[in-house]
Amino acid sequence: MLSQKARYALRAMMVLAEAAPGTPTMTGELATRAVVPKKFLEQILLALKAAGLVFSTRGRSGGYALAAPTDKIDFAAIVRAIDGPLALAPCASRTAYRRCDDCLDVETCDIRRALIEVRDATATILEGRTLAEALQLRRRKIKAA
Amino acid sequence: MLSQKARYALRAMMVLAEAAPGTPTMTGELATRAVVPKKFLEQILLALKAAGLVFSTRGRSGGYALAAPTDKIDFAAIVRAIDGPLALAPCASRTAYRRCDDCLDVETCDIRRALIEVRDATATILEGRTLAEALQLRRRKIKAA
DNA sequence: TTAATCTCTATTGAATTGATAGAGTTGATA
DNA sequence: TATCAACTCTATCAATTCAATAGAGATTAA
Repeated sequence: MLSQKARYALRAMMVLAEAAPGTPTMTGELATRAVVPKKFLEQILLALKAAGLVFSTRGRSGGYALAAPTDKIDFAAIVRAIDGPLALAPCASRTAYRRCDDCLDVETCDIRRALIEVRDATATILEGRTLAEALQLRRRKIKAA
Repeated sequence: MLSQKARYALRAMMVLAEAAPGTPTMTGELATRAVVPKKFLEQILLALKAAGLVFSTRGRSGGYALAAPTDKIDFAAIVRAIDGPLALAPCASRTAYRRCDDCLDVETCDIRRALIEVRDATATILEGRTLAEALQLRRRKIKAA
């Protein structure tokens, strides 16, 4: 399961994606629009910033904005920034591979093989789903209704 | 990520899969062979039993054995028995659907759509990977070496 | 009857999660 | 240049989960 924090992050990024590129949205407004506790959102935004997904403008009339066009930011990057690797085990991660503490033999591990397949499938889906695409799908859905 | 408990469970089930069908393996031996703390393994086996994946024989010369042929037990069932739904959010689960506490609109949720794709891909892979198949792959690998 | 086994519940310590608090820094603007 | 609204950072908190251990009880083959 994703953490609550990661789901908040996804929602907040979707809200930022709706804003005009480059124009900052302040944390307070973002918290309201994404329905996230403000002080908690601050921490989330700091993490997203550390991951290079957003940038901030300090001082009065400051706020946060996406660090890249909406078609360059995908769900996978957001989830990784908050919850870490997508894989179901450290040994199945490609972005953060680590031998499991109690792994007996990495090469012949039957479980690992399956977990790698899962992580690849997950990554393909989440890396293919950008903010731009998600926005577009939503607009199409609203139009159809 | 899977819990340590789930990874222990997968290992233990693989060991049980190697045993002759119907003949019980006692917890102590299983703990040694799967390299899992014995008392912790007991809890895991109880959960697997509650899920109907193994059955137990009590008393002297008792133990645990698979409740079905190795080709009828897949990784998905084992993971679900220990860690719960495969999905990344309650609202993306098919076996245990539940609306997210703070979900705004289930129908138009852009995030949910992606998470459902992930859960379907994950389920397809893990439901397709049975104990029998995993054993067979391992034997092939050992032969090749 | 006994000893070996599973069964069940409780407890523990550490880590994580979700959230709040507050002092500090920055910078546009009046 | 003073001010105030914004971001920044670290600490703290309660609740929960995780990983593991402990021990008393029930069951059954020998």
